[in-house]
Amino acid sequence: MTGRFDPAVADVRWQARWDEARSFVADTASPKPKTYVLEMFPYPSGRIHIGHVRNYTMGDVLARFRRMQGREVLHPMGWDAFGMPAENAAMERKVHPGEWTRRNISTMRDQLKRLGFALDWSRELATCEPDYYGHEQELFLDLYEAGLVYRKESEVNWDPVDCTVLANEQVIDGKGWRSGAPVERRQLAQWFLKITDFAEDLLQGLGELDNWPDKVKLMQENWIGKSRGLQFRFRLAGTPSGADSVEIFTTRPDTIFGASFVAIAPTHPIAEALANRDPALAEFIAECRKGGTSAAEIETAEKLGHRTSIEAIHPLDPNWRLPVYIANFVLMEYGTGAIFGVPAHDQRDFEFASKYGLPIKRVVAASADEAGQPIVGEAESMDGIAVNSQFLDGLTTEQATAEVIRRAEAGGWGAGSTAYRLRDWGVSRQRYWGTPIPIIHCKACGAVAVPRDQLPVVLPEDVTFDQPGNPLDRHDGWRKVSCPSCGGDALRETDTLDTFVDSSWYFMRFASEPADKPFDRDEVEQWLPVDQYIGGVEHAILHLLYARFWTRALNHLGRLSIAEPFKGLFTQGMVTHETYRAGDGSWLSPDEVRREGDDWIHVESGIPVTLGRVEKMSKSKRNTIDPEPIIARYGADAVRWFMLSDSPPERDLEWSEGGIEGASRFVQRVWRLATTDVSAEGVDEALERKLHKTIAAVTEALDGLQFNKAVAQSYELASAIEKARPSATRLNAIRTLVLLVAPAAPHLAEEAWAALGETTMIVDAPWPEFNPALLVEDQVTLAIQVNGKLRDTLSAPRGLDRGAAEALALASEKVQRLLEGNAPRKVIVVPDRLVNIVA
RNA sequence: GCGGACGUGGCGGAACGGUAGACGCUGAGGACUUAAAAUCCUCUUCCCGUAACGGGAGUGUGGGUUCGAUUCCCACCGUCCGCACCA
Repeated sequence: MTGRFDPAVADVRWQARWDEARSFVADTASPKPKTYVLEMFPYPSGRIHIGHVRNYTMGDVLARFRRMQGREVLHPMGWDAFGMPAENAAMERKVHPGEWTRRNISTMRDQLKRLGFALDWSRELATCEPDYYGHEQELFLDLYEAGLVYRKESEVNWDPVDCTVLANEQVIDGKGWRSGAPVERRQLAQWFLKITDFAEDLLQGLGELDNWPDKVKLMQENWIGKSRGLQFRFRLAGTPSGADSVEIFTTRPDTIFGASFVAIAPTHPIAEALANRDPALAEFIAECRKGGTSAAEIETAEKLGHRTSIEAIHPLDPNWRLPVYIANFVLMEYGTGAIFGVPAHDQRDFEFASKYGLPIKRVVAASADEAGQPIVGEAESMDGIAVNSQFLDGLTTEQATAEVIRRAEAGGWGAGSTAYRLRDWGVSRQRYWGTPIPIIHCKACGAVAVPRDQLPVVLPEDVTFDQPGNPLDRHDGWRKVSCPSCGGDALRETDTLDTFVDSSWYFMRFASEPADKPFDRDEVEQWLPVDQYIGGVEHAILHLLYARFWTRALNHLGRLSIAEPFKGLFTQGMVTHETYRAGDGSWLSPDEVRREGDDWIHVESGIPVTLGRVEKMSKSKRNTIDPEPIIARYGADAVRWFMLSDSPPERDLEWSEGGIEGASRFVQRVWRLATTDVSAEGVDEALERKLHKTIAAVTEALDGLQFNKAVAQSYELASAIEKARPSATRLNAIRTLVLLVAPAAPHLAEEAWAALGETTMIVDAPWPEFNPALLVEDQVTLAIQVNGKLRDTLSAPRGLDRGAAEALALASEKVQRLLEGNAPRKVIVVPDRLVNIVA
């Protein structure tokens, strides 16, 4: 057999064969050990992009590799199909979000199939279909009944022109993205999940996730943000009514004698109560509410405060009164929504005190003699020795902290406590294209859960997007229902669930998909936890934390025995590309430019183009590559192979024409080897060793997801085979090479396998074993160093003893020359590796 | 500001504390061919040298530990990422 490998024919042929054989359908009843390989499922945005190709190729190689190793593999695919872009498309193109989404799914499914991924399509799911989200509603009600769901007022971004709620990403420079109107903050009753109940568990659980990147664990740890401190009360004087004390949380109780004011969040109940009697304060609070809810906006605001008429009594000195301010930089969501300000040792407090002329008193110093040093320019926030602090003087920060907590607890005015930065998860979205929240609001009975026999609450399809706002709010046929509890008139909840809820349990549904319930516990536990989860690092916090929470919540309800959903996590790098700019600064796409020598020119005009830096592919920089024409030209295997080559998988991969050409060349090279070998007798011992070393190296590389190393090893073996003389060994090496590349280049491998005379498919072939005895050489190369510098290399039999190695090295002509007749001072011998002569 | 990662040829990148630059890309030269494509071979870190199976330098910078450091430690410089009025 001769000629080139033709992917156009082979890709289709083998994809059909795998389909017929149901090769990738996972069997839960299989006696084989099970492996669950999962890539983060895609949002059906329209077309597959190159980042998807890289992500799914990595998972696919692992899935095929494990399968060849004799494991029963679950490798499913589905669609994270709810979300805002579908509604945007609906408004812009007058197409229903469902139609737009389902069409995208169909396109993208075809594109994925074109790449020959070993996916179990029988388990495909889309979160926008009632047979998925209906079960999600059931799980939501489970959490609701367990007290893990509650409703409270919360702020949203409100577009006053479009009369609609905006997500943070829809707020640009403080203005609505569509209307351009300045965004306001509005209070709205919304549903929350009590993720904070699990803050400690989620934090502790990170410790068991050995196969997660440290980076991601650290990000989650910071996000949960545990800090230890003191929670205590300031008694208040001069309050008009009600509250006679305010709760404070501090991580620095040791600085309590440095307090010069108390500051309360504008949304704190005390602030609101005071505002009722103080119009100036009410105005100040209203001022604080302007602008969006995004972090960037809150961050840039100037620190402002409003002095109230009340005073706080220092807990350690009844005669000491502190002024109480309402301040915009204090957050109701963290701690208790109130702080005491220590200007000397906190930069924010320092700025605030400087602005309002409050005392700045040093209570921490590097040593006791520096108690009198003034604080100049900025706050000193480091630890040290307590000074000017009565009974704390001389104690370290740590000791002083413990002492204040001890006194607070003894005196009954406070206690050591823990605060978390993590907040409860707001899941209400004022949008149509999401999972309906299965709640009915009745004037008489309040919020009532939809009875389970009425699930799923199906999203109505007959809606229009010609007006702003959520179309569910004006769909009376759907919205108006009778109360399940009293039978009176009631309204459905028209908010839908955050799409992160959809992605918090899809991996369970993949493992088990009964029609009558979300999942079967035993089936799920056959597969979960996911052995290897692969996706972008952009999901390091939210998605992964929510999925971990959801799993723990179900565990808490007794619906699952596992606590962590993802045993192994891998975050892959992005695919990048060069950028190009025309003279006027506008971005040019790769197909608009051409290379001429070292320069780039605009194809159409011939004008030189500036080569920009290599960046993440993005529409705005116009440096994207559509995978489809590339696959059509080079075939699935070359594209897959390139996705694994060159860069380590956790780092960015630069897309280049040269890279895909190189991959394509290798595919043809393997094909040539498999189709042109002449059978011959005899053993080629050197090739045999090389072969077994390669099997060992590729196996280890794939186990560690080091695909680039597996690729390099495959190249080396191919070169060694090409150089070897015909022999039985060579024929076997070719056959093994085909097995080794099969996970990455499966179509080529099947075609080559058949060409080698095999009658079964390579997907069902076992992974090659290596003989450990062949990994060690009889002859080794000894590095000969003089004073740590390489001076010679000598071939020697393996296992040479130290004395013999030393003698060999000293006999070297070069060593003799460098020693100039002197005896070496010392000789270091590393057996079978090197001899270092210290002259 | 806090936290983290990274820094190696023209480029992407390899190197259990032990021969730095595997493998790929690019480039140069050659073979095959009427020619081209494809393929194959040789060379490709830098400097000195006609060349050597010569010498020297070299893994961001400066120190340290070690017989020996790309690898471990300290400081600095740079790049990237994450987080942040968090009390």
